[in-house]
Amino acid sequence: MIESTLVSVDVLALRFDTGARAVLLGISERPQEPFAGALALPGVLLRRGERLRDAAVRAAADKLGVKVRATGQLITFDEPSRDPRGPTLSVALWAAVDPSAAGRTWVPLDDVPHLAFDHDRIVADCRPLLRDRLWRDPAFTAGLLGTEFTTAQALDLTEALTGERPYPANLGRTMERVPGLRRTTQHAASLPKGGRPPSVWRWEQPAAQA
Amino acid sequence: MIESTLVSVDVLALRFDTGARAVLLGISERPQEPFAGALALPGVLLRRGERLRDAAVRAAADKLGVKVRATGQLITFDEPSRDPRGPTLSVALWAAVDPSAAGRTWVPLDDVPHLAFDHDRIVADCRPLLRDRLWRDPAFTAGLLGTEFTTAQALDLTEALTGERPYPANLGRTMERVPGLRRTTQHAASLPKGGRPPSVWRWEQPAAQA
DNA sequence: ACAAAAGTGTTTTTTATACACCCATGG
DNA sequence: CCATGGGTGTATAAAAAACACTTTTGT
Repeated sequence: MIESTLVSVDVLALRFDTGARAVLLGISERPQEPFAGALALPGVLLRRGERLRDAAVRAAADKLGVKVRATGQLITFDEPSRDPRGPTLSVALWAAVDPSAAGRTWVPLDDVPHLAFDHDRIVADCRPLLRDRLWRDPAFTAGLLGTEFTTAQALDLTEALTGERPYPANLGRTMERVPGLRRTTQHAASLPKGGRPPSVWRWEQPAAQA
Repeated sequence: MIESTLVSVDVLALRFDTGARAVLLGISERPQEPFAGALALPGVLLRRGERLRDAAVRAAADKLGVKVRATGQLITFDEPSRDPRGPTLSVALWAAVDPSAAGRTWVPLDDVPHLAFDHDRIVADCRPLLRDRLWRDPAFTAGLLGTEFTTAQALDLTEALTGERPYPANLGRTMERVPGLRRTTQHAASLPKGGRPPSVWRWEQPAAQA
């Protein structure tokens, strides 16, 4: 079976920074050739019998030192020349990671520096897919926001992913249509500048994977 | 690199039968173990350096004896036990094939018999994705309908994929919004029972791959 | 002339977006 | 009591679906 192509899993590790109101992408410096010292998406070679999700979790742990909350498939890249070591399939997965972990290098999703391999292309091709998953894919959305979040955070996340800040009223209606999501009677403490305290939303179950 | 997983490409080969007004799925009897004699999706092991599309074309040619018009990615299946020979990733692709070729076994997409491996699951999981591609993915739509087709065929194909027959008027407006698709001034000969002859539609360019 | 099927124009329904105004908090 | 921002209700716009009626063919 020496003639088969190798498979790598490359991860778009995402973290929602509530303070900066931005979605951050986790990247890491490559420790060895090829592209030693260059920045790249965290990726690992898929082990025999390993599931894609497990490989993504492993990549995030090894290369970023973070714990993954949820993952999902994006696209598979198959240009034979994408890895100088030889033909390697790359299955791109998104991974929502815990925002508490400090981790290594995090960059705004809309301002990613040049990356090794064909990772610039991977990020570019996957960017619109991530945007489409917000509010439509509960695992994705819950992974970024956590099990409990405020309307203010939802507004910020939506603006970060779509580029437009929705009207609070309309977003509230959108969220009420998301299966598994419930508005609670709680209210968060409001921001330093004052303003009405936003209500808290919560996911009912752990929200199944996509 | 002995510890890497193998990759197979499994193809949902689709053919639009204008006579039967149905979308047919190409399946083939497995010539050897495992599942010798059982029906399965045409699939091949991905060769080193081979592109997914090329592997899909090869699978369709080898197992079905048909020529492929267009292909596209669907999902990747990664259950380690899906192939009794050992862990094998399966990348599912759709392929639109020329309807003229007689080929081997063709079954209605909505009445697929039990298949080997996890191919029942692949068909079930991919079915809604195919439905979503109609009129949205020009390569997919053009692949099924050919470069020139009538409104009547468009109605039939839509009914076959979505389960509902649209109003001719509304489908016409939908088609006018599809990039690259133009209504010609030609009219096809009408059906035996009479009725107004439908107009002919044509794709401008060969319609790029998705 | 009649039945069948496509096409044109219009109405109705649904959904998404925008807005006006009220509410709750910090300064 | 004013600034700040979330929330409720409603208006407007855009998109989708449904319908009435005309056109073009075969019998």
